[in-house]
Amino acid sequence: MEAIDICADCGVRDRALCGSLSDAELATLNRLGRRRHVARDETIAWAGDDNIVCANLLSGVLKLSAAATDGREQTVGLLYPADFVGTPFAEQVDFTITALTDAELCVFPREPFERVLGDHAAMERLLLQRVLAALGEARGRMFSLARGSAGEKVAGFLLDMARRAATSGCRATPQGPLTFDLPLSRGETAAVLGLTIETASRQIRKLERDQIIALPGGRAVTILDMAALEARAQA
Amino acid sequence: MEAIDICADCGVRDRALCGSLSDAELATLNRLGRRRHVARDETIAWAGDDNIVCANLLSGVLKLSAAATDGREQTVGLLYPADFVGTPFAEQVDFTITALTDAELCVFPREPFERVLGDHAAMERLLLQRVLAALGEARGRMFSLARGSAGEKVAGFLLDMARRAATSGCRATPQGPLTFDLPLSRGETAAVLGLTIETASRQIRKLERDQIIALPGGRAVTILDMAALEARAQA
DNA sequence: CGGTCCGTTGACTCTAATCAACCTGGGTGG
DNA sequence: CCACCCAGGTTGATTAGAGTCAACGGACCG
Repeated sequence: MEAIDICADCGVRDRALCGSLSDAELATLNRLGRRRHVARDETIAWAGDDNIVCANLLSGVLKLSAAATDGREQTVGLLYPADFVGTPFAEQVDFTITALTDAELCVFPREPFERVLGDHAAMERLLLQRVLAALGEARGRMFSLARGSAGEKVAGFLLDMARRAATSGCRATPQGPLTFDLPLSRGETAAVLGLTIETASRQIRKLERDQIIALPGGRAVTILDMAALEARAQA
Repeated sequence: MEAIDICADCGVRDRALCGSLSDAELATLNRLGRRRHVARDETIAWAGDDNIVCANLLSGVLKLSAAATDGREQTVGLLYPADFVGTPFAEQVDFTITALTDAELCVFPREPFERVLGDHAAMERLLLQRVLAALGEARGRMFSLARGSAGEKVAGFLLDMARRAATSGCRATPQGPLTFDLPLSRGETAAVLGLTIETASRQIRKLERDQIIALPGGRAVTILDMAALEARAQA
């Protein structure tokens, strides 16, 4: 952890919540925040912990997960750069937050951050809009988890990841075959989709056999037939 | 639809968002709002519609649902009296809103309501807190939908409904056997839990056979063994 | 009295989970 | 340099649990 000298070097300054602040206002947050690096697989907060901090995610991918006592686990959300991390106003953390890749955070102590929120209506509104969007996304995923077949879940997941990759960091033209790296292992993918590793793997290989995607190696995925993939994703 | 003469006769005044407003401020909303009665099974808004209105729910139960083109449907949220209905700042309705019982709403045109929100930080904050709570609830349900067995889903659902009934309208002491009416049919229950009608029915009857609940008739449920029910709900 | 809706039950099917091997690539240590 | 090891991924065989299809019963309603 280190103090934030300056937000100027922040790669997500324009997309994160802080984008709503003037330079002067930013100074307030600046004094509050600390940069923190987290390693892959490191857990930032456990469900049930006291809710101490909020953060902006600067780089990397985080997951939110719920677990039962018997070991069953479900990923209930993924967080990407510029996303807001944490739950203001809650006394306890309700979902475990874990890094899926090395990640960098801009961390704020929760209660002081809540006070800053109160003083900056524009930022509070932006947060409200993001939480509303997250709620809509969570509800949409409820449909997929409850009613989707394994094939639909996997196809929809690859589409999501492709769309996200296309908006930054894609390796090819959006027109031709699109190649990108999944940030998740098979196991992590299965945890997101409510499947087992085996089922996730089988469905992915099936898409490959059907010439809808190619798997060039590592975690790379190439989408060969976007229309067919969309057809398999249905909802 | 009729103009709201006075909020004084509002049964949820203290629990709804408006609870954050002074009498004077309430007058602003008052001019904006209209009472609306909706009948059981009536749909207030369809997914994809222009997002015209928000509301407070005064009485009754609403559901939010997502549907696929092939007819599959999933209830992604339930709304109870004093809950806020709708999604500010969204251009389109993203989940169909339908009344599960006769219901009464206090309806506001969306954009004027958003302006009122901006002028009343306390109300905006209250909304933010509610949306955060709804997000947590949605994510928790994601776990249940994706990983829960039919038995766990049904047990958890009955516990939820019992808790809700206990906080108002229960028919017995919280100590002894607790009896309440489900506001939902088997089909609606199944739609919430991501099950079929038949599976929901079988699991409910199984709880009855196992002496954990009794079914006195109609939609009434009596919880005979709360501890056993909780054990079956697991997460 | 007939009809319809809701809930229940039974028989059967089918999808995805489970259990068990096995492969593969990358890293390590002899 | 090569043999080994190990995690992640894949594949196959089997099973369990919920879905599907079908029929039936009772309550309510006209």
